[in-house]
Amino acid sequence: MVDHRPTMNDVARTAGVSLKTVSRVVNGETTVAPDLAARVHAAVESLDYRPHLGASMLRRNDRRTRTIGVLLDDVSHPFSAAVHRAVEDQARARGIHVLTGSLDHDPVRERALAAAFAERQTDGLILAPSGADLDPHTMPVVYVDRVPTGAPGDTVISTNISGAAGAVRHLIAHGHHRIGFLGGDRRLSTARERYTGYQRALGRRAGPAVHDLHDPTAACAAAVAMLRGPDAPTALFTTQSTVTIGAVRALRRLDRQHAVALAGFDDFPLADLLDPPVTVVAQDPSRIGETAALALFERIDGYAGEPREIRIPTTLIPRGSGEL
Amino acid sequence: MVDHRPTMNDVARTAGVSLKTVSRVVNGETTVAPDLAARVHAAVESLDYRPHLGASMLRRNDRRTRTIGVLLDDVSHPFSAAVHRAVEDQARARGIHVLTGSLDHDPVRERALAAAFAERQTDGLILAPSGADLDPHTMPVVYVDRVPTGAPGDTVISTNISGAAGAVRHLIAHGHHRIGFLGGDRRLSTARERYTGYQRALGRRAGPAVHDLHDPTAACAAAVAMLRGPDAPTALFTTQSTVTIGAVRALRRLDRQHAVALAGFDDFPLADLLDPPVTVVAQDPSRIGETAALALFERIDGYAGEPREIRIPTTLIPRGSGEL
DNA sequence: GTGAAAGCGCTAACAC
DNA sequence: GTGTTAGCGCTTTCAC
Repeated sequence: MVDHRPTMNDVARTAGVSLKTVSRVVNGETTVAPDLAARVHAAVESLDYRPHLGASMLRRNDRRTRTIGVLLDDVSHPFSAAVHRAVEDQARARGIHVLTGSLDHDPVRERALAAAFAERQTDGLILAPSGADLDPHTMPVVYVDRVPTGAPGDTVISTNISGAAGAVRHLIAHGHHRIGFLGGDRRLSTARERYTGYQRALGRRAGPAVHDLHDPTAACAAAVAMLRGPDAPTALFTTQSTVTIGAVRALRRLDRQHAVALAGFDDFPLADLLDPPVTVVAQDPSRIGETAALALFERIDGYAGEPREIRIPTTLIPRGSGEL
Repeated sequence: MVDHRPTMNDVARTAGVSLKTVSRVVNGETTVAPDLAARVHAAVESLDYRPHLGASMLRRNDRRTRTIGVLLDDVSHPFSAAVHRAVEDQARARGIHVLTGSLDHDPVRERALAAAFAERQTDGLILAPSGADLDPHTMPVVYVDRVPTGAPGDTVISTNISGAAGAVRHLIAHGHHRIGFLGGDRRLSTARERYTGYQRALGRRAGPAVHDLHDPTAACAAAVAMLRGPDAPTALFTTQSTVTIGAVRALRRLDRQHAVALAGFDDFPLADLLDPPVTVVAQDPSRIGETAALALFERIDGYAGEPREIRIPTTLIPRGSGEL
């Protein structure tokens, strides 16, 4: 009997074999006599022995922790949460575990968490880059949702330009000429790319634009101001779900929800139950997470090709608000 | 120069001091002469040395990894995601990191992930128990959202009975006598407790009830059947947001959304933008996560009192659907 | 097939 | 103040 957490040594003593034999059995090596293996298994059982992954990885040749880090904007935001879940599912399929962190677009936190994960010897990192220049990373990294600045690497990201252009063309096809733009943080490549798509679809007829909106409240205020202004647009294009929801609230407040068309980038739960149901360009966060995880595992397994940029297609979902 | 990841030994050699001096500097001990400390810092800088947390924790007396595990139903579900985020915020404040996993109500996965986290020497675990009997855990555990069976421990959970009873009394106060019940998985304590609250408010006048609904589709079908049945209820009470959303869809499909009242347990995004806006009993997932994290840290720090059951209050939010 | 000895990167205990 | 030695729990190497 031992009073501390049992070690391999305790198991060896109980089973009456050498430490190394226990190691062989625990690691599933087949070169152990059946009777010895049985005694080891019995001892493991009776002592409730659990291997110490940290100690094993310290000595092991491959030095893998079978743990990856996932750093996203905010694990409670639907988009990040869906990416997280998809990564987790792919990781589970390979017996890999996931350390998480929310960055809230803070480059300082990004650096601190990436460093902390490195000290924990994670095998790799999936990262939604904050927008500031990145330190070079000491482990394989795959970026999601945004193009990183200053540190090239595999990047998995939506077809922002064509998706945004498609939504705006959809509004144009329904007779709109003056289409207002409500966008997010221009320091991030997503907001910039979606604005490019908007401009590309409209050419020189691009309407009023407000940028750098972060939350529904600010977006609502901006939309109200735009709709009350001179040359008010007859349709709105929004670049992220928080802004879209703010625009929905603005249209309600002005009671113009059936008069002004709306198309938003990024789908959100219950968009189809609103009145009118909201037309969106849906991203595929699950596929983004899954693809990023698979790319990361390839890198961890030694793939050393050039950085890849993988674009995940978006889908226009006409629901009503964009067809007014 | 070294070609592998630099170790303390490399730093010591570069700085011309002993290994132990480097250890002291890296760990912030103040008993080092300033000039030696400066040389060590310079060497750390130039080699880009990063301490190896696994090795340090192996030898250290306190044997803390400063990592906890968080096992929830589904990290992409809004409730779980909000709990996760709140736990993460409390953990960050203490320099602790978070390993996550989604259980999908699967006891097998719960056991496997808890065991894997134990091998990784997490300092503690926050767990939404799957409902099956739990193995005794080898580390401090705090349960969230549900009362565990077979393994007592600190539990942080909403005031399910009084919250549900309050919502049903609210419907009664608005003139409803026949109130239908649509509930979730009865193997879980949450669903049972909310049904108890429903019964308590109605006494022997309890109306038709359907249990074990898992998703909006099933809930929608059950609601349609109930509203088309004999003695159709004039109001519905639902016990979780997935079921509430199913009921909303059912009322829409029958075009009865302004005729049949609805109150749901658990708030959800955009509930206030639906028509009519949905009256709910809001839980406080952030506070649940925060409270659970603090309780876990107390346990990790050695608190050994009796298991505690901490109830987090719910709030009735009348928005329209419950006041018809 | 099995075991003894060495050592992964680091910290504890104790000397100087 | 600083360095030396031992050893955390495990896997490697290499002898038997």
